[in-house]
Amino acid sequence: MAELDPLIHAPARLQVVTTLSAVSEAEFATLRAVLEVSDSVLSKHISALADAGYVRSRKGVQAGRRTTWVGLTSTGRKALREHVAALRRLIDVVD
Amino acid sequence: MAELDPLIHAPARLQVVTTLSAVSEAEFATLRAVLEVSDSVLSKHISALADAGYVRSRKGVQAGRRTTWVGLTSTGRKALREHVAALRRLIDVVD
DNA sequence: TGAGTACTTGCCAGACTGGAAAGTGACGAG
DNA sequence: CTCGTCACTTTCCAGTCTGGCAAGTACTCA
Repeated sequence: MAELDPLIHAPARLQVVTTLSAVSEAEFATLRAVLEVSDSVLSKHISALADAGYVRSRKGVQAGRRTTWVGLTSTGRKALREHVAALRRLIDVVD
Repeated sequence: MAELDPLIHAPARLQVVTTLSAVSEAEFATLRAVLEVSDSVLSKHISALADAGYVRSRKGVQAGRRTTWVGLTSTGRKALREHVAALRRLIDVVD
């Protein structure tokens, strides 16, 4: 079996990490809008990824609003690259 | 959210369909060896895919042994292509 | 201090997976 | 024709995962 990282493979989390891969950090609210999930669900995904050391979140204030920024750690980027590589090995035979 | 087909997205089934995409048919035993899962698990995945019309299985005899061949239907190939396209849209931002 | 915002956590129901073991049907042997 | 075996199928079941709602927490601003 390919070494697909189950933590990353779940659709919601795959979307989180690929979204984060393009930027240094994203706002919690932005991710929630991208994923179209409830606060609680996103929060739980983020904390699962944080527990694995794949993301790191940072809280601060922006324009008077409290905001949480989330970014991939280097461990997370590495895990994502490996996951994507495994995925590509699988899907590159298609077409 | 990307339109990832949940039936195809599960790792085991993704592997089944990508394996099948390269050939016209594969033997049950071959798939079981590729996936490294038990008979029952593979059987259940195949029937789930068959229920969706993604694969078709055919039984016959080869060299004295009964064998089940499994192949993607055109519906299955189409679903796989779409799934892979959605996946690529997600992962192509990586790297 | 109080209201409001922005998450976080607890609780829970439903879906999904996987393995073990029992069941089924089609040969092939005798 | 009958029996044993083989190759899956199905059933049963336990563990995990997801998602939503609702309650809780913490920090800001007025």
